[in-house]
Amino acid sequence: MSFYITTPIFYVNAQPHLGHAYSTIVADTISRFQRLSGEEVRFQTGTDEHGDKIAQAAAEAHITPREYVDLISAMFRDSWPPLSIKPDNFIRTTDPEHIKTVQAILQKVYDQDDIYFSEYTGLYCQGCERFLTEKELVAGNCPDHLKPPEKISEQNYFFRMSKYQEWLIDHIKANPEFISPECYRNEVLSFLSEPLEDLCISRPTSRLTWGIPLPFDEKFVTYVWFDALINYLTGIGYPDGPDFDRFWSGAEHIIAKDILKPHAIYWPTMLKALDLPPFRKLHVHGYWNINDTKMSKSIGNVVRPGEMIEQYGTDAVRYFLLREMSFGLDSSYSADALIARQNSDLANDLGNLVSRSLTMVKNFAGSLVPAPAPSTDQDKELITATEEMITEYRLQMASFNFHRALQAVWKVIGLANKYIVTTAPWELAKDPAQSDRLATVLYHLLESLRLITLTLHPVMPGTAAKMSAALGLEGTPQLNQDGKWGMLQPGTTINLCPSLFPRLDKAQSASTGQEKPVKDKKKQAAAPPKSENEEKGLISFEQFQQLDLRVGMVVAAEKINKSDRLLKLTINAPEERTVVAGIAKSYSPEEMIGKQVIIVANLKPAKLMGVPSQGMVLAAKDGNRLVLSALADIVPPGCKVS
RNA sequence: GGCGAUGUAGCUCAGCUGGUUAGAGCAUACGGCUCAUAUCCGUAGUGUCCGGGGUUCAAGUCCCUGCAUCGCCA
Repeated sequence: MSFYITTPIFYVNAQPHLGHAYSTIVADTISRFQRLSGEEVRFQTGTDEHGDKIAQAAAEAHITPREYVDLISAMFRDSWPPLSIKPDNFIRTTDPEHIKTVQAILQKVYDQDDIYFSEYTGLYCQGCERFLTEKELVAGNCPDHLKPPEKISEQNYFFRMSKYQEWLIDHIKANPEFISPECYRNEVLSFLSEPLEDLCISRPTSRLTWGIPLPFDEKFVTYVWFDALINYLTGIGYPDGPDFDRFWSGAEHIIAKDILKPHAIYWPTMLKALDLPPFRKLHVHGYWNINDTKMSKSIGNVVRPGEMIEQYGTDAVRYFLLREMSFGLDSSYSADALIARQNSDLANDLGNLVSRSLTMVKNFAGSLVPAPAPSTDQDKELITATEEMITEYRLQMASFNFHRALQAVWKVIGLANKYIVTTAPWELAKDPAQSDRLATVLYHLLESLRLITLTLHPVMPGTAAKMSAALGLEGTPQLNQDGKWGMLQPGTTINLCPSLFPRLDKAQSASTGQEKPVKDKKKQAAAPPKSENEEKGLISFEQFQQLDLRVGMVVAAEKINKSDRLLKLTINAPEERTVVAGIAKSYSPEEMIGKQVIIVANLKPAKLMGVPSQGMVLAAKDGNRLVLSALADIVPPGCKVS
């Protein structure tokens, strides 16, 4: 059986954040788990790149929509490898193949009369990119954008979604696992208990040009869902790609709860209209709150995957996200919670277990897997528990209950630690008559460690690889073959491995969210109060205002001949200017392209190595390393920094 | 306003179709070990199971009602 897992394609109007990372980590974990279980897997993610908002954002940045989406799409693509996420395909809705297929599908559905032309009058909000109902208005204004919507009358194309409503209700009722967790299935059924309206699928080109043209009417482009959802098909070669049928029969989608309706209602009816079988399952997860507060740009508490990795490491982040959230429910991220997991689960329980076990094998068994004598009752308890762990793990992983799967693994990690204390190998080692018993104990310990390692591959690939290397395991692990007790070969050489996880200090490490300012305040408070010298080294606000600090986007970069330090950058701010920056030792020209940096725009022009420079790029200096100043979100080039 | 979910130890949660003294992890206190990342093991707790009614021999578990929080819909 094949397995095709997808994340949503992410809309390129914002940079990747924790929520995107979570969906994608789940998809990566499940794809690794399915591969570990011997399934053929295809894992796809990507970006959704059409629409008003994109066209506007590009205009504000004084670049073309194409340049804009290239830029943000690349940010998504580049976010995943550092998280050990390996998709098989990264699809973009601006890919020519995708566009071609979307048009073919539109034509087909139109030809069979499931798309019709009709007029619609309503209150349209530019900010929302949609029509609002009277009841949604607050004092005549859009509740989100606080502006009155325009009353417009528009002709558009509609998809006969209502035609497939009864079929969809029957399908959901007949397939309890079609939408999970159950609360979302109920939500969908509840919504379907009312008559469904047909779905508006177009926008006139007078209002929106950044979209896929309708093949049967060039005055319109397709709107959102008939473009975006179809990525799941185009990504595996619909209609006549050789692998399409095989993968489509195993299609499972992962989404966050905000896009439940399009995936649970629009998408199956679209597939029905195309005469394709529905996807197999839809897995819906909740939101990550930040320190118990909704994550939002306006609050300014958006967590970036890159920051998390930098502070805690890839595997700790993956473990935390999968262990902390019950799939489907909302959960809360905080530095304290992550550090608590890192210290107790990863460093104390797992890391220390690995460390003490390997050290004992080195000291008491010459770094070789010893040959065991028959198991005692005490040993058998460990064996049984470990076998139960594998069963439970498979069950829970397959049903997306990652936190429970990990609980099951940690139960055995706890038992192994206890086993060490009760068998006390260091005592056995003192008595030559006990050498058989010592060998048996160490074997049981290593064997349970091997099975623990096996389960960790999908969740913490790096850690599992280190543990495998330490245990002298080779080849591609397979749950079916390797998931049994007694596979570890006596005589195998064991290697010590460096500490898997450091212990973190809560007070010191917290630098996300609101905690950093607190730290800074403390520093300030601790500094001795300055008196008369206070004036020294301080500048007035007026002096500060003389600086023209701006956001610039790097559009081109190249090395300067004969200099190992200087890069010649072409920066859009928003006018194009050349800036020479001494960052070549820390940044390559390639990685500079597309970056947003803060520049001093009114610096007196100067020539460096013969190249005229108009301004300078701000960067932090850490020894020899330079780290560029960055912004927490994409803004139009030329924005003033103050 | 309609529908639905949730409310259990300081914190995060588990408790399936009602049945012995209500559980786990973290945090706290005390004791033990020394192979280990000052780690590990053991012991100890504390709970008007949201409030109020009811059904039952028996309810955290079922019913009614109130409160609080959340979600979807209007």
